[in-house]
Amino acid sequence: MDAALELIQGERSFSSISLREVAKVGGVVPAAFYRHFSGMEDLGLALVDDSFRTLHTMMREARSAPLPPSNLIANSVATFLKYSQDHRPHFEFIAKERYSGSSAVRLAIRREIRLWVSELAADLAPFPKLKSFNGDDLRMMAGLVVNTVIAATELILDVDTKDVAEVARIHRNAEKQIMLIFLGAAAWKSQSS
Amino acid sequence: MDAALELIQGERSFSSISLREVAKVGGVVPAAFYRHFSGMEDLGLALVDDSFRTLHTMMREARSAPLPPSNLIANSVATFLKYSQDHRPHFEFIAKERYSGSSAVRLAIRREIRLWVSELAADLAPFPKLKSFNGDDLRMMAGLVVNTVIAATELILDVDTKDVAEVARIHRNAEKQIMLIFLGAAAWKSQSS
DNA sequence: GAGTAAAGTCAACAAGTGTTCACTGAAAAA
DNA sequence: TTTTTCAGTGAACACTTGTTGACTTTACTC
Repeated sequence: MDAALELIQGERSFSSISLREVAKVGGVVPAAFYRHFSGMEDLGLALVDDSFRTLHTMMREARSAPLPPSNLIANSVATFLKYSQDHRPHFEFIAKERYSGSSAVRLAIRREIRLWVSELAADLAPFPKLKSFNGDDLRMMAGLVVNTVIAATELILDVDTKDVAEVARIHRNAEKQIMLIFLGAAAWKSQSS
Repeated sequence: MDAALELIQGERSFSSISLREVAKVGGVVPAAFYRHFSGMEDLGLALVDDSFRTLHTMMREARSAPLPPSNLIANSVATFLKYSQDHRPHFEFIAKERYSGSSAVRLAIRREIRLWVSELAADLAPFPKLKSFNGDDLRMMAGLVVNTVIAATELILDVDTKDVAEVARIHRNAEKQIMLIFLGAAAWKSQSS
């Protein structure tokens, strides 16, 4: 699995790497690959699991060490983007395979993202300003936030790590976008609460 | 180019199709491919151009036949999603290669999306409620809208065309998200106007 | 320490890969 | 009408691809 993630870094995408390449980087003969996975798709699904485990670990940590309510948005965005840079391979894999992988992998990712959205919606529900939201609308808003964060992540992953100025620009932009969303949420009225 | 788009439909992604496959579907011997493109990357860049030409055509049409101001958002979203379904191959190509293609293709797509964001920002500028926005913030907001629309498009492309209920769900969700964004925009204050 | 299960090796397979070369036929320009 | 350009052909090249079967080595259990 590490070998696959290593091959993904930079130019290549998972769908374009071969079983033999993975085996070679893993320091193993191609036939040995089959002792662990039934084929590349199987490996892909394992990587989806692994990557989202990383994400859920992050969210669990975030909940157990709550941020100060002041600048909560800015701090959350910063925490997330930092985390995605520290676990670059996993996030790069998700970003690349979200739309272009095999349908099995794609659907697995989509399912996990839906879960993530629900999780975030549940975290958001207690906020006073979001009292008037029904479940659907809460997920709608959470989906917007998740989309925004993912988009920013994907942009950052493509920037040279040394280019701190560009990273900061993307960072600030995402922060503003999420603030805009919360501003909109404060003015929102759900149809049926 | 049509052959490549055809091969992309469904499971495969551009990075995983071969020059020989494209040639075969195009009804031509592999060597003939080189009379038109220097290699697959060259073809990819040509497809980026072609796909965004489609998009700009849509936006030009939209401007020349303006929608009624009432339900403007709902109508715009509907127009866009309809268009993306009618020109499915182009939009599917962009969705798939946005994050997983070669860096040349990826950068070309990103450049075009930035252009699109600027274009939308310019279209948005005259709105009374957006008076207080400076250029950067206008692009920030336009970026949010574009992201949301793209995300919805990508979701729809993965749904069976027959499944109208699911398409409608995605559609309604995107509509709400964009309304939320505009609600937030109405309450936004730029730092320096 | 013997026996078993997991992980790895080697060799072979048919098929597919990008790219090149010298060549042919048709259309366009001179 | 001759010449030049353009698009397409067929064959060959050296490789890489996924997958298999029969063996060997390593690690763990009784």
